[in-house]
Amino acid sequence: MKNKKMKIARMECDMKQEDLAKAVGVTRQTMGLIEAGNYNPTLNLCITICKALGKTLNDLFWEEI
Amino acid sequence: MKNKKMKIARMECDMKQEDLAKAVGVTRQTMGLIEAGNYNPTLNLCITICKALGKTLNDLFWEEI
DNA sequence: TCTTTATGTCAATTATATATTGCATTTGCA
DNA sequence: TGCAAATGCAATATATAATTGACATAAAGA
Repeated sequence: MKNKKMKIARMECDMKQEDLAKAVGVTRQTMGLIEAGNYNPTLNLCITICKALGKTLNDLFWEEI
Repeated sequence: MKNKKMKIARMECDMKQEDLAKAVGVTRQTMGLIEAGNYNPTLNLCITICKALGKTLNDLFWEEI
């Protein structure tokens, strides 16, 4: 499933995928894959993304049943 | 840094590392490494662990600055 | 003591997250 | 319309998460 929350949070920060990728130290493709879903990033990467966007893990990566 | 929260949550459920490992479909060693820290699990594994222990991502894996 | 149970830890291997390159496609703006 | 920025997407290469097996250690009970 797509990660809409992350895309919205990124756009609220006026960042392109490339900007966020640079900010967290990965490639643009990796960011694209995460937003597109069916991808499984590592915890450290998730945390770094959250901090770059001013969100928490639950905000961006937790889905209630 | 050690993940004390996870160890405490696991013991509250009266599970050994091996029980939790079986419940989430990984090996005992993997669980031990995550609790010991200096390890970087994938997001899906973190989510599966949270659900097995009745916690959220923020409960177990989020540290406030 | 001696066992048993739970955990720590190491080495080698396998599976997969991420990098890199390149090109296609979409979207917004002139 | 058109261009250009932003994103999608595929193939291959590399780094590292996760497996497997084996042995060490610490604690509790007989």
